[in-house]
This record gives sequence, C-alpha cells and structure tokens, in this order.
Amino acid sequence: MIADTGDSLTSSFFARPVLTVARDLLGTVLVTASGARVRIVETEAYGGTDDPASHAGRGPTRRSEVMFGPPGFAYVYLVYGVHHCLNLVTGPAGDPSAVLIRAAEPLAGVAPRPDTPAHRLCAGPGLLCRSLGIDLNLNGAPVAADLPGAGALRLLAGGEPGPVVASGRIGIRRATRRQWRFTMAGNPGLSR
DNA sequence: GAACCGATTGCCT
DNA sequence: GGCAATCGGTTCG
Repeated sequence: MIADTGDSLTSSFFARPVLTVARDLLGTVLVTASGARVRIVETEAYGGTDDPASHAGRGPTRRSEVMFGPPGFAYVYLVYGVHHCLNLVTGPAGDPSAVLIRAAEPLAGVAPRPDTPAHRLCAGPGLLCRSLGIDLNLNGAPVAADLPGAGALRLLAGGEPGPVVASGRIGIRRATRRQWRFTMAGNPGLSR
C-alpha cells in the first residue's frame, strides 16, 4: 500500500515569495526518513532581490548553488565549521532565496538528551539538525512531495500556528533591520 | 596563499 | 559575558 502523502507540501507551496513561505511554514510538521516529527516554530527568510546577509548575496558558490535552483529542495550548510543549518529553497528557479528553519518543537521520534528539556532539543538551527540527524548528505535533497526522489525529508501541512511575530533576523550583522524572522508568539521552543 | 569572518553552540570564568 | 571548535568563503598581499 502506498503511503498517503495527501497532506505533504508540494512545489507550488515553495514556489511563492520567500517571506510568504517563511511565514506559512510555521505550524507545518517536518518528517525525517527515520520517522521523527517536529513542528516548526521559528523561521528566517534569506535571499530575494538584494540581501547582503544571504549566502547568495554575491553570486553562486559551490556551497550556495542549491539556492539558485528550483524551489522545494533542501539547502544544508556548515556554520562555524561545526553545526549544520537546514534551509528550504523558495521562489522560481534563478531566484536565490531560501527559508532557514531555526527552531521546532518535537512531536515524536526525537531522541532525548540528558539535562535537556524535550522542548529545547530543536531550539536553534544547529540543535535542530543535530537532533534530526540532518547533515550535508541532505544538501540538494528534494523535499516537495511532487519532486522525483522526495522522501528523506517531508513537510506536512499544519494547523493554525496561532499569533505570529515578525522581528529582525538574529545571529547576523548585516541587514538586521529587515523583519524577516517569524516566530510563534511565546513558544517555549524558540531559539535564544 | 594567509588572515579574517561567519545564518552556532556549549563550556569557562 | 568571554571564548573555543573548525571549515568554506572572501579579502588582501
């Protein structure tokens, strides 16, 4: 029997403007190949027409080339040589934009850790990737359900996210005034 | 080719 | 609050 993917997000969801996708990803459920499920509670938008804080800001590199491709694919990179960050490519092909998944709240299948409350296991982009086993192997992987080979990562449509707050992006030095960070108000799983 | 910086986190004082 | 870990990209010589 074929798995029911009727609630899975497809390319048309990701093909929209990056700010719209970043906002609408709140409340959706990320599912890994191992069956872990987390609800996204914090995102940030990067790229678009002119974003000096984006990896794509000065043309494609070997690292950022996925951002320049079609929507619905994962862009995973290494920060500070230590942690991985998960992004989802948005907009039409050629528009180098993506949404950074900054935090989520575990629903099922996330391994506990000593001295870490469950709701903090994915409370940051690096923590989220570590808890879900996401690394460079998933860079360029198809996420939208209609793409060939999709399945290593899936997104399920979520319920109402509740009140959403737009604020300045964090952890960067450039273009911090843009209100491109989206959070579920008051959620305990937000990054610090 | 060397020096510096970065979409982070955890451990130190 | 400071800082190390550690790698890719950018900048400068």
